[in-house]
Amino acid sequence: MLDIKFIKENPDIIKEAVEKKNLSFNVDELLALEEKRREALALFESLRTEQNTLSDKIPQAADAEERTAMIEALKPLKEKVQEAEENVRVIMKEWQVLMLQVPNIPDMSAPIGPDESANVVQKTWGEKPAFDFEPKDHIEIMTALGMADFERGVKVHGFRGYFLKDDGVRLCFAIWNYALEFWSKRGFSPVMPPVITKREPLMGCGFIPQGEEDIYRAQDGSYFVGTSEVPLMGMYMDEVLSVEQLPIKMLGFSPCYRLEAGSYTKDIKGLIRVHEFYKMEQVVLCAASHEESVRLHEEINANTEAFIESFGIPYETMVNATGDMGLSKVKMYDINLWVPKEETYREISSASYFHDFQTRRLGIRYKDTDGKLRYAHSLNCTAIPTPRILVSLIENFQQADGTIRIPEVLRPYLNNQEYIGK
RNA sequence: GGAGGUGUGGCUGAGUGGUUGAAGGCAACUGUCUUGAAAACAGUCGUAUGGGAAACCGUACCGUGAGUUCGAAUCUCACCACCUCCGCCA
Repeated sequence: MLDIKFIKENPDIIKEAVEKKNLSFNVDELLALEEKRREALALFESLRTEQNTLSDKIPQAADAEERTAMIEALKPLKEKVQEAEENVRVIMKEWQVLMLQVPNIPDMSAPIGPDESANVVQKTWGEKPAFDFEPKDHIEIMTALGMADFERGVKVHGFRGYFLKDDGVRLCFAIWNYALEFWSKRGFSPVMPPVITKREPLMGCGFIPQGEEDIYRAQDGSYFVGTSEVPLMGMYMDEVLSVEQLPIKMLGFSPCYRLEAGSYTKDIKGLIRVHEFYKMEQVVLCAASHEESVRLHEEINANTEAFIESFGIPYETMVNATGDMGLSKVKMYDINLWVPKEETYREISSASYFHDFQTRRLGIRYKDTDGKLRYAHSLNCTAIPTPRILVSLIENFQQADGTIRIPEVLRPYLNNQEYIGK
């Protein structure tokens, strides 16, 4: 959500953002409604003032008769006040619906384009493995090594189900333990949040109302969130932080649930696109400064790049086009890992900053050094998603004999084994 | 699951339906005093929004939402959260 004052003063900037993000939102409609809202509010307030003034005089009535007369005289006004109040309420509802659709302003440095085809490669790293044999995909390798069971996964869960087993599980734990240390050293405090949440945190982060169809929901109306970003941001909802606390750097670790509605024909096999997975996520709250947001955005993205580099997996970092970054983001990077069998890069991480778009919806403020209350800025970036990371890791490090070479940094977490499957 | 209770400002804690946006205390801030500090004393001290150059004025907010009333922190209903006891479970 943006500040209505900013929207009123800069309608052209919003219109430009709508266009850049390839959305259909009518800014003029909102501005007209805002005008209506202000008029309705002014009417209600003046009627209320009149009512309050007259009402306050009643206790000073000389006798019971005068008192009754005064009350009777106020009854028609009461109805007018109620009518005006109801009118404000109706307009406010409409107003809020529109306000939730106003996009955040993309940064100047974001490439302009309607969708992901306009994303720009910013960096490529690593050497793609040259195999002297026909490389297999992760499904074949993991199944052969007993690391995963996809057929039984589908039997139990249905479409996109999977079991991780034995070395598949051990490898995940090794990655988690390594990641926990890696990010702890970088000043992130690990958090395991509730992933079943109320509506508000999802609304605050911008997953609702847009994107509601992709979220699992329980009988009691609560939601199973798709990322720990949601509860971690919700953690400080409606709070006033002190400036000394900032920046708050958290490493969320949680299961993630995604309905993947509308992507039935995409990535139907393996661990790329699943309904439930685990993810470590960097979430940051910082002071309300663009420079600070930019600095931290580079930092959290560089963290994930460094983490991947320590494995030695080739990757590319993309700057996402304005049309591919959704309503709420100012700028977004994706990190894609090399998948040899497919001869393409697959997304593994996404780093975004939001300015105060999320914190305004969530009511996360802090008292600045000048004593003023300001909405904090928020950012997030995937640290490591499991089991998706296994796809690239296993396929890049597969050996001719069907075993997997373990990256050196992970070996201390796997009894110093060099290979899986030997 | 059953029974009862509570929810007021940064914290604590009053609040018979009528100048209560809310006493008192703590904390914080400013000043006096002091070489400096502490103590003492005096003053300031919620948020949002509309109007105004400003002083200031209006409106809303006492867990959330609706209702009763001329008027609601105070009464009614629903929801949310917390506490106590009983039962059940890990």
